[in-house]
Order: sequence, then structure tokens, then C-alpha cells
Amino acid sequence: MHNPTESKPRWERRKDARPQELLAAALDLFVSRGYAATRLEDVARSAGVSKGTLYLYFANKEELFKAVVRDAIVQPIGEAEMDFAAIDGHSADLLRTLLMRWWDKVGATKASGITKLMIAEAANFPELMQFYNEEVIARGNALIANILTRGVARGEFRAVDPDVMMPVLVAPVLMLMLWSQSPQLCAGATIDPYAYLAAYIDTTLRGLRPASAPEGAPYCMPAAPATGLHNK
Amino acid sequence: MHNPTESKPRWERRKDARPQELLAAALDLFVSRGYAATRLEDVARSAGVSKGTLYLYFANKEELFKAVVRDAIVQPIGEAEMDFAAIDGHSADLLRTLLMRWWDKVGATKASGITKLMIAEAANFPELMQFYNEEVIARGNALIANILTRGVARGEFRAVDPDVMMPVLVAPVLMLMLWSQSPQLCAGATIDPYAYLAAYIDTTLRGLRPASAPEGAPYCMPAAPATGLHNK
Amino acid sequence: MHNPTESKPRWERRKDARPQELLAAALDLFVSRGYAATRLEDVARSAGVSKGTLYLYFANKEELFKAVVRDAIVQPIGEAEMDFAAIDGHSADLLRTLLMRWWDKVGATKASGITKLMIAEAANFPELMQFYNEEVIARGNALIANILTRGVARGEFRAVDPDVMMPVLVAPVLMLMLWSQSPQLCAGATIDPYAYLAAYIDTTLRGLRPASAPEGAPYCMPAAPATGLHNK
Amino acid sequence: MHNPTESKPRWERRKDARPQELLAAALDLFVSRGYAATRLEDVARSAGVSKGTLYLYFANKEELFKAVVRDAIVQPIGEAEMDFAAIDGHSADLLRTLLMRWWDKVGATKASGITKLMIAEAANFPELMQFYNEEVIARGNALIANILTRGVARGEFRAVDPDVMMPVLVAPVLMLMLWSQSPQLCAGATIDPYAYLAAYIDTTLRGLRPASAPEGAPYCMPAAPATGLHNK
DNA sequence: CATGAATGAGAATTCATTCAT
DNA sequence: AATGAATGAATTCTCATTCAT
Repeated sequence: MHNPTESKPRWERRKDARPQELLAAALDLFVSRGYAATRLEDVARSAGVSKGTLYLYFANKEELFKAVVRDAIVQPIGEAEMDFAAIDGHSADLLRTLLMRWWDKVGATKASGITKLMIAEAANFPELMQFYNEEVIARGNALIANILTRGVARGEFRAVDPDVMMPVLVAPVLMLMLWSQSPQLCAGATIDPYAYLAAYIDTTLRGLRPASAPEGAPYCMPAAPATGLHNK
Repeated sequence: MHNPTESKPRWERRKDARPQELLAAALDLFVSRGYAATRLEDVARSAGVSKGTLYLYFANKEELFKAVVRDAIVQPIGEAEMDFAAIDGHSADLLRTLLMRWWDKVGATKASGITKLMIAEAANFPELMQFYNEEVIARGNALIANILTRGVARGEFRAVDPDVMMPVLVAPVLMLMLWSQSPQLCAGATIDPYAYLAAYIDTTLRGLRPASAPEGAPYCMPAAPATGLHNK
Repeated sequence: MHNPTESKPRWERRKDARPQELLAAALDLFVSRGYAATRLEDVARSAGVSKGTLYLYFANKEELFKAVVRDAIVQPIGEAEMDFAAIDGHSADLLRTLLMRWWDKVGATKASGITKLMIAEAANFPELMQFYNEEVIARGNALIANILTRGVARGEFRAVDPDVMMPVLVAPVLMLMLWSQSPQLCAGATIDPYAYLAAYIDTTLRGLRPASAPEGAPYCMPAAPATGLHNK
Repeated sequence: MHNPTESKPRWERRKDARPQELLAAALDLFVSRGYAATRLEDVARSAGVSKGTLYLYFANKEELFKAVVRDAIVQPIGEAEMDFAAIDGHSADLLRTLLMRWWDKVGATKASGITKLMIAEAANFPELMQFYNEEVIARGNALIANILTRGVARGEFRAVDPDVMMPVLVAPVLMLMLWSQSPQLCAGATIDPYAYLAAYIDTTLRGLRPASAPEGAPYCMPAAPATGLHNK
């Protein structure tokens, strides 16, 4: 039944797949070029459709941008929503687990590109920024702050102000996301995410250890191969 | 020296002042809106001149952008060039001093906006990125890495790989620069730079303390008012 | 006559009905928005079919427009074709009857919208305008001119030049058609078509009365209720 | 000093004249093609400038359209504002004078094109229609209605309802404006405005004459050459 | 026959850049 | 030196038209 002479159709009907293809193409371009420098025609071509088709699914450039952000955020946020309140262990372990999972579920995904986008476009899309704040930043911050508060309360961390310390803990993860998106920003050096995270977590937990607590686990990573900690 | 035939111009000659006003206006707008979304007309108006005048000083938008970056960078970098090789003290004190000075001389200035700009536009201006890498990132990184190497060698820091630890140390400072530029990114919370830096430095130095070293200064900030450390 | 092999279609066949629904929808939209501002998608939706279906019946937008005009014109023109040559009465009565019938058969129908359309699009559709001229304007004008000529010849009208007077008589009817389509054009006031027509006809016939003729019928409407003249 | 080799400049600086030139070009095109079918590039070229220049003076197509209407209306309306309250003569003379002046000051000007435009675009520009209603239609209507009321009150016109009769009187003038703009609408016949107006006014005044009044002036035009009445 | 996803030419709009004054 | 009117290439967005299903 194969017809070798059959010509390729001008287009294919893929209504269901289109939005995702367009969002993926748009995410790539928005992240690498920025919002304003991204031409919708490139997005369309990159998704294998024509300019007009894009407008079948998104009312205009701004709506496409919002959809890209929402889509790329909602996905991982949903999965990353971890119930740490239920976990019953040492706060240092909690923090370590949270940060590592965060990286695997969010940081290592395309969602990292969104972070860069929001940094660049925060001022130009206030409502979107608010959405991002509520759905992503506030949630993530709360997770960190809660663990800090818990650790201090249980005497597992030295007495720090969770609200002050929280951004300090968040910063290295955010920068890792940025660096993983823009290797140019590292002055040529390539960052190994897991070595980076290990060094960061280890140093931070040591720095949070109360004077009374003995050194060693769970405040320190085992001296052994750090690469054994993760699957990749 | 008096030249009687030289006619006095009707307008005040400010050949050198003009560019600075334009650069300042451009920096503000580039930082807040991004490169592409910044219109040269706004830059000109913001500097109190006409669009045409802008072109008397800068060949085009791209050159203006480069000039903005170079200008905002070279200034503080020159001042911040501190000779830590000559300093003879505990590596923890060196690191603390470097980070605090960095903040005062660079982070707290408009140069912070450049960081945001470079993150957003890295892919669109490769040569500029290279310049930024060489002049800023590499220098700053080397400073940090040198102190780490020195500290480890002198037994003042535990045995860490300076190349791995370096970005971990840099990250919180960079994020502070970004946050200071875009308060929207903090989910409403305002970050007090000095409290943030104190928490960051204190925790990091504690985390770098070798097991053999006694707790307390210079690894820990004095419990007393941290605000005494800086001028503000 | 029964054909047992003829399969029954799943859907009702309305080959002839479809165009009418489409023409009706198109007429409405063309009249209210104008030709260029009318989107075929709206026409299709308004007729309850898809855009593609429209193209099964009309080759393109222009053909649809022409079909709308022809359809909306030919219909009433056929009915309004009145043989006034055969009528044997006072010319004033003839004129009155013609105008009233014209209104009832043409002016009060959707065909009024066509008048508005042709005024707006005359320059853009020259051939259509010619068709409209020949089928509608010329015929209507001839009817009026004939009655005028007859009235003057029979001494029932004062000596007027039928070619000059004809457009004067036609104008109020055309404007009534426009006003009935676009109430916005009346500055808020609503026009009662029959009161308007009564005032117009009465005044005009009085104005056409020869000096020799006695005042009163047929030159004047009976002072009694004008509303008794029509059915509504 | 004439330099025959001097090249023509790319453009000429004509800031003050530009808007009027653009408005004139736009009026022509809007009137002949309609709003939607008029391309701004054509307007610009027609005014001898580039697309971009047009946007220097009008924010967008809609604003240009509004400006065209306002400009073309305000001008003649201002001049046509005649104080008939002060005139002390026979109402028939008043009416005749008003209509003739209206034609000379408004109808015979480009403002006639606006009438056509508003008929076509009334539904698409509601606010503009309101402006037109208030500035043009309402004023004109009031003028006519006032004279009718005055005439009836003074016994110079038979007893008619001014509100009903007003549109009947206005219609022929409006149609004359339309016909003067779109000769195509006359089925080939060319209308001589002054002959038309003479026939119209004469017939109408005869039709408004009270039974008691004697025939002849001022209800009738002198039988003599009507062309002598106006300057053209 | 009917559908509606897809197309792409075309029109509106923006803005970096030029240049006569 | 300074201006700002003018330009036109580039981009967003629309919609008549096509065609695989």
C-alpha cells in the first residue's frame, strides 16, 4: 500500500499537539534571545508552522509569553510540591533532600530558563511577575523558611533568623539555574551541578550546625565520592 | 592664552559631560526594560537631549549599549582592584573584607544593573559577554579562588576544591545584586543587604572552618550588632 | 420512480437553503459593518456553518457580495414591477400609490440596506454598481419620470422638467431607506416612516399642483388619520 | 546662484503643512474607498510622505479618521453657523436662503464626502457618530425645525408638524450631497445642483403655502432663469 | 457535503537611523 | 553641536483562501 510517489502535504493536522510544540519552541527562543528580540515568525518556523497558525492558539505575543511561563512553571511546581511537614527526620537531612530534589525536578529542567526570563522581564510584565511570585517564589521560599524554623526550634540548626537566612540559602540554587542556562556567564568554566550542590550544601549545613552538635553527618557530606549521591 | 577672535558659542560646551548623562540615562533604561525594549528616544529624552544628539556620541544602539556596560563596569572594577596578595591576615578575614568591599564598591552601585543586563543579553552580545567575562567575572572569580586556595594552603579553611567552591561563594553576592535591582523578584519581601551579607558570610565561614580550628572569630561574626561593620 | 440503491444521506440535504442563510447573514453584516470590515468567518458563523462551507457556494468574498446585492435586489424588484402605464387615474394618485407601494415592497425590507451598501461601495465595485444602476435605479427613476411626464402632459401637474424634478422626488425615499437602516444618523430622533411619507407626499403633491387646479384631493392627503392608509 | 546639479533632498521639512496635507489626502481616500479599504500607505504616498511620517501626526488609523471628520466638519460648520433668529423676513425666504447657503458653504465642499463616510461607518465608530450627530446633524436639524415652527406660527406656512416635516426637508439636501460625491449613484445622469435645488425649493415652498396665502413669491421661484440666482 | 486547521499575502505599527536646518 | 522631521526596514497581527480529513 505504500505509495512512493505520494507528495508531502502542505501541512499536517495536529491540533492537539500544536500548542505544546509552539510553547516549547517559544520557551527556547524567549530564553535564549529574550522577549523583545524573539520574533513570532521564528517561533512559528521553529515549531514547524506558519505565522498565522501561531495566532490560532495564542492571541498575541504577550499571551504566548504568559502561556510559556505558566506552562513551564506549573508543570514542575506541581511535581515539586513535596510534603516536608510529614517527614520526620533531622532538619539537615530535610534541607539536603529538598535542595537536591529541587534541582532534579525543577532546576535541571527547562524551568530554569524561566528564572532567567523573569529576571529580565520582571519590570515589563508586572502581572506575570505577580503570578510567578505567588506560584513559584513564595512557595519555594516558604519551604526553605519552614525547614530553617523547624531546625532552629529543634536545636538542629544554630539560632538564625529564618527570614534573613532564607534568601542566602536560595541564592546559590537560583544562580545554578542561571548558570546552567547561560554557560557564557561562568567565564568559560563549566559548572558541574552536582559537585556545585554538594559543595554548597555541605558548607551551608556545616555553617548552620549549632556549637553543641558534633561535627560529621548529617551536617557534613561523607568525604567519599559525592557523585554517588545522585542518579545521572 | 586669550584668543580675541574666538567667538563664544551660544550654548555651553559640554562635550564630555553629555556622554555621561546619556550613559546614565541609558543604563537606567536598559536595566529596567532590557536592551530591545529600550527606545533610543526615551534614552535621549531622559538625558534631556534630542534623538539626533545621541548619535553624535554613539554610532548606534549597540555601541551605546556596549559603552554603557564598559562605563558602568570599568569604573568600579578599577576601584575594586584590591591587592589582597599584600594583605597578611587570616583568610577568613580576607574573604569577609573582600565580600563586604565588593558590595560597597560594586554591588551597591548601578553596576549591579549590569549584572542583570548581562544575564538577559548574554546570548545576544557575545563579544560584549566576552569583555564582561574577562574584565569582571574572571577577575572577581580569581580573587575569590585565590583566597580559597590561600586559606586551604594555610590550614585556615578546610580542604575544599577552590574551583568548585568558588561559584558557590559568588552566587549569593550575584543574587544580592539582582535582588537589589529587581525587588519584584523577592516575592514582596525586601532584603536588607547588610543583614543578608552578614548571615551569608557568617554561615559560609563557619562552613569553611577546618575541624581543628576553634569556633569563634574569625569564622564567626561577633554576636554584637553587625551593622557596625559598614558605613551607611 | 423509487430507486432502491439510492442511499439516504445522513444529513439533510439543503443545497438550496444554505445559500439563502448565508446570503441573509452576509447581507446583515455587510450592511452594518461595510464590505471590507465584514469577515467571512463572521458570516459563516452567523449562518451556522463553517468558513469552508461558505466557499462551497461562493467562489470568494466579492462573489458573495455580488450575490447578496443581486439577491436582495432582484427579489423585491420583481414584485415591485408595477405597470402604471395601464393604470388610468389622476397622476397625483398614481404618484402617491407608487411611493407608498415602493416603501412597503422595497423600502421597508432588508433591501434598504443595499442602498446603504451601494452608496458606500459604489467606487469599489463598478460592475456591481452598473448592474444596480440598470436594474434598480434606472427602473425606479423611469417610473417616477413617467408619472411626472404624464402628469404634466395631462395638466395634472404644473409644468416641471421631469428630469430635474425626478431626483427631487426620489431623494426623500432614499433617505428614508438609509434612516431606517441607520437610526444613528437621525441624531437620536426616531422617524416614523408613514408619518414621514405622508408629510412628504402631501407637501410634494401640493407643490406640483397647477395653479388652475383646485386645492384638496388628490393633491392633499385627507386631514383625517393618515395611519389609515397602510397596514401595520 | 542657481545650481543645476543640485540634487533633490530626500525630503522637505514642512512640519506645519503636513497635517493638513495628510488630512486632505486621507479625506479623499476615505471618501472614495471607505475606511477599511483605505491603506495608510496610500494616504501617505498621496500626501507625498512616507508611512512613518503619518504616524508622526496621527497616532493610528482610527485617530486619523476622526481627525479627518472633525477637520472637514468643523471648518464649514463654523462658517455656516448663520443667525437666522436675527433675520426678519418671510419664513419662505428664510428657508430658501438657508438651503442655498447650506449648499454653497457645506454641500458643495468636501464636507459632502463626510456625509457619505458617516453613513457607511456609523456603526463602526459610535463615538465619532455621536460627535457628528451633535456638531452637525442636530445643529442643522434645529435650524430647519426652527424655521418651520416660525413659519407655522406666523401663518406663513400651513400647519405642519415641524418634527415630522424636518427630515422631509433635509432629505433632498443630503441626497444631493451624496450624489455630488458619487455620480455613479445617479444611473449615469448628472445632476445640476442648482437646478435640483431650485426645483426642490420651489416645489417644497409651494407645498408649504397655506391655503389662505396667494400663490407667487415668496412661495414660488420667479419663472425666469433660475441660473441667475447663484454664482458659479 | 462539511469542517476547521493551516497558510501567507498584506496591512498597521514601531523605531533605529539619517540628514536638512 | 544640536535638533527633530522624515524615512523605511522590520515586526506584529489579520483574514481571505486552501485543503486534508
